[in-house]
Amino acid sequence: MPKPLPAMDTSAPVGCAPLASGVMAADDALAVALRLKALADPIRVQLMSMLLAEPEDGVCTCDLAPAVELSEATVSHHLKQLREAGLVEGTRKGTNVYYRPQAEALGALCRVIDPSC
Amino acid sequence: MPKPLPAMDTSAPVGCAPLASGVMAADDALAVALRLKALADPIRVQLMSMLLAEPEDGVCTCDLAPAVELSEATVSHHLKQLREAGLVEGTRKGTNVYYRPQAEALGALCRVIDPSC
DNA sequence: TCCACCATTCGACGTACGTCAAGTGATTCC
DNA sequence: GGAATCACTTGACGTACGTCGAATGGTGGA
Repeated sequence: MPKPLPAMDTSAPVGCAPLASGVMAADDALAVALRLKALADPIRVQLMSMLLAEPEDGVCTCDLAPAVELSEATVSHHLKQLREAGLVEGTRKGTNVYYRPQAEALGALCRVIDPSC
Repeated sequence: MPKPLPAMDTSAPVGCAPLASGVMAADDALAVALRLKALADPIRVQLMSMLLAEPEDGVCTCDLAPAVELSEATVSHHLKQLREAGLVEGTRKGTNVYYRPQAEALGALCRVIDPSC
């Protein structure tokens, strides 16, 4: 039977030992995999690159949606994935919500998977 | 309609500009996402850490399967994903196939997603 | 207050994914 | 050649995922 992936809080930057420092426990592997999964979609990679281009002000959903040629509902869904993984943060200003990248979370993820970093 | 992800060759290390260096084109985003997806599973993260613990000799399927408590068929499937993403390489020695991690591919992926590396 | 706009959630759809049992290859040893 | 062992492929199953239209929430301006 297919194993339903357990849920866990991924809002803080991942904090386990690097992949290369020994055999990883199942729950650490889950923590890493959930964050990778949040980024493992071409649209979300593109969204992330757009946010990284405006790290100060952020970008709102209504500007992101036409840029990736998807409905706002779909973009909102993708942003939710990234938000729950702690990779972006959204703050409301008036009617708009501006999303900014969380470089620390991205860096922490990277330090776990890179054998030489 | 759901977008069927286009296929592409991911056997070589990813070679595009970092995420943070500007808005990423759709095909570059796909190249990154496909490699991330290959690693975005707790079992595959665990397998990768086991391989990184034996980078010289490699580990064979029959040793990996009991370690993650899955059938050899399933482990073989996961290893195929990692192999097609260029993250591991398998070489046959007798009846066994020994898998070794491809640190360069892992490092290249990391350099693309890390804003500070 | 009411309307317009942006964002999110909900319901539904087709596809992709993880898993296993069973079958097929490949290699070694007798 | 035959048997044993390891690896991979195939077919099937349930679940999770990406997408959209429509409905719901918030916010600000007439």
